[in-house]
Amino acid sequence: MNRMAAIACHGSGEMGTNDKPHLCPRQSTGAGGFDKIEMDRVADYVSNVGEPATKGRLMDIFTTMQDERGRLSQSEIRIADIVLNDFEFAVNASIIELAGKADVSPPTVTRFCRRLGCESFSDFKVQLARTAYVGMRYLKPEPKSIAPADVAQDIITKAQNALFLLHRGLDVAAIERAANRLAGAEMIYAFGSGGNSSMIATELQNRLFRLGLRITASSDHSMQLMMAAAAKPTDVLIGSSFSGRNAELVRAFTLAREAKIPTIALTQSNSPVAQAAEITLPVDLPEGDNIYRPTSTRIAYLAVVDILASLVAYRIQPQATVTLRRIKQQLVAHRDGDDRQLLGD
Amino acid sequence: MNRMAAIACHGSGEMGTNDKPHLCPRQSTGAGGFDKIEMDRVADYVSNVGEPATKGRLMDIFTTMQDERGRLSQSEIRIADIVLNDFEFAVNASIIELAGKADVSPPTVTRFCRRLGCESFSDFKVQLARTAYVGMRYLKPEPKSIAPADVAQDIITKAQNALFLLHRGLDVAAIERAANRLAGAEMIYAFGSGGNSSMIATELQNRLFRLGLRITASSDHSMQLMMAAAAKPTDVLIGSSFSGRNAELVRAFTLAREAKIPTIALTQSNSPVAQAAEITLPVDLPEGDNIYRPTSTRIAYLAVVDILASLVAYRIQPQATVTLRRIKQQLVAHRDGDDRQLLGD
DNA sequence: GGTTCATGCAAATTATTTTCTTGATACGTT
DNA sequence: AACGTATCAAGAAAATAATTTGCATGAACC
Repeated sequence: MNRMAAIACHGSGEMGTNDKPHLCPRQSTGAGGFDKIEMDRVADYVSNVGEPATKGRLMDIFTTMQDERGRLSQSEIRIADIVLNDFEFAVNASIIELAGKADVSPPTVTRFCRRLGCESFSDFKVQLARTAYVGMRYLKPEPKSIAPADVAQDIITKAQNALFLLHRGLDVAAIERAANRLAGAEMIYAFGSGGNSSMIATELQNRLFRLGLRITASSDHSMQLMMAAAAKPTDVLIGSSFSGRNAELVRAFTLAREAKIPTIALTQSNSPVAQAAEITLPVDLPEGDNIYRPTSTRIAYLAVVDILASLVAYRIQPQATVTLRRIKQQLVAHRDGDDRQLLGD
Repeated sequence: MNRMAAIACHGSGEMGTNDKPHLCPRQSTGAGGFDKIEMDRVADYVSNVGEPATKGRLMDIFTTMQDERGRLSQSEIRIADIVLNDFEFAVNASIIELAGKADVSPPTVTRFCRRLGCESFSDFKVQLARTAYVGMRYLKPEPKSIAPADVAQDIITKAQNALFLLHRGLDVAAIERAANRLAGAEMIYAFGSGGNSSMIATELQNRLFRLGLRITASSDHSMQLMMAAAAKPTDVLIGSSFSGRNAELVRAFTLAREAKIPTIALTQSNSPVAQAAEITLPVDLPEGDNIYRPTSTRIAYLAVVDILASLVAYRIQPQATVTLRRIKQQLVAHRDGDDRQLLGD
């Protein structure tokens, strides 16, 4: 049997998602005939066994289930609901137990799994278990109790979940473009205001100056405007706004774009800030996470900064990286300081 | 049925880990007879099926496998190695395929699974898949390639993994004590130097001042010493050091302790800083994570701060919390500002 | 030389999938 | 409107495959 994608819901790399329109809700435009075509696809899939399915898989089982819901039959909806509600049961149950609980026959369960894009029932369970670790928790806005262990678990889970969602919604191409811009900039201005975004701006500075880039961070609206006005087209302006509604940042972006200065935004997609910037690195997390736990959102933003900084590093020193790491390792091993400065990372 | 703990590896809540000493390596002191006892335990487990497994399980399958390695037979080690190395294969393979690859018979695989505390082979696979999402990546220090998608995945995975490991090593009792101290402090001094730890100090200030606590953060060694000298026994000193070897911070802690001022350290356990502080909140991540990716470590520290701040919040306003959240929600809904200030969180 | 233990074989059990069939629903035709 | 046809869901039963158990063997270690 072949190896499958890290992100749940497998599929063959060759086929691409287009071959399974009804399985990939974002692309499906209408209901089509299932059975025979389905079988062919399964056959296709099976014949593609050698192919690693590492790429192209964006959906996890849960999302697929929710998105497919409308297209499932009554029995299948019952199965989906049981799985969704009592995930722990589903992951440990046999097909017979699950079928029993859903009041359907085992074959119906098998068909259900297939419809969701899984090869078999056990494949389904694996996908489920895999996503489950992080995928399904955001349903509960509150921790189970305020006992320390529960609070800790709640926070950790939400943070992991934020990362999971970030990854899923990540616009890799945009990040790549942003990294290219940054790597080629003569000077970088990093803007962000308020505890959250200013931390991101600082972090950007922290990460990028170590790569030898010229960068300054500012959380002061007036300074931001002045800097935007003073910047040149060979510079880059990068700004962060969690809400996407930082009017001052929008102004700075607008000003910069009028002067043909590249602008990059870390923010919610379709927000004013996003629209004002040339390149947007979208970070879209469900509201709940934002409101109650600023940290999980912040962690997602930090991860974006990290990705960005790593890509810039690779762009600046494409070959030297491995050597650089060795040097760093030595450096770190012989230092006792608290701040482990990283040269090329 | 009910939902279960985030941390992988199931087990019944009732039993507690003590009933399976050989499955929880930290407690196992020597090799013992396996088979019969094992069977009893499995039986126990099975009879406890209705029980939620929310607590008591600290180990994930991978750690168990690594820790048990010494006590496995030749064939079993072969199986373990295959699983450890080619986890993707293992998670998708049938028992026959796995047995084939390890050159053993299927029954041996079943026995192997049981020894690891799983009920059956498929239970093992579920545990595997479950932990896999986060648990197994730190073996690869480098991303698969420097293609943006791989870099992103690598970073996200490492961040999730850092959170996973943090959670596993978390000293909940210590955090609780720290939260109590902070909640009752007349004044709090938050210390940390270098890009990483100073961010944590700032973050602590950010989170705690909103709860109405008096707090100041400093990254200046001289100031830290002076503040430590000026503090009173009703105050609290909290400091962060990623390496645990920030000598200045050790000095500040020592000074404070001589004056009977409570001290809290966020740092590596058993480090000089940890030893100098009264309460240590240990953050122990494998070296690899620290050296190459500062962010994943930072994210773990941020999570600790988050947990701490939440616990303090609950301590300060035990009943008012729910109401407070409602107010917040209103506030947030009607604000357009970027910095979503949280009152009671 | 006996005990313990790992391990494979084969049988038994169990789980899963396939095939076949039925019944329901929707659609088009007369 | 009534009928026939196509489509599809879904279960029963059969077939297949996977997993586990019981037992026997042989190696290693007292």
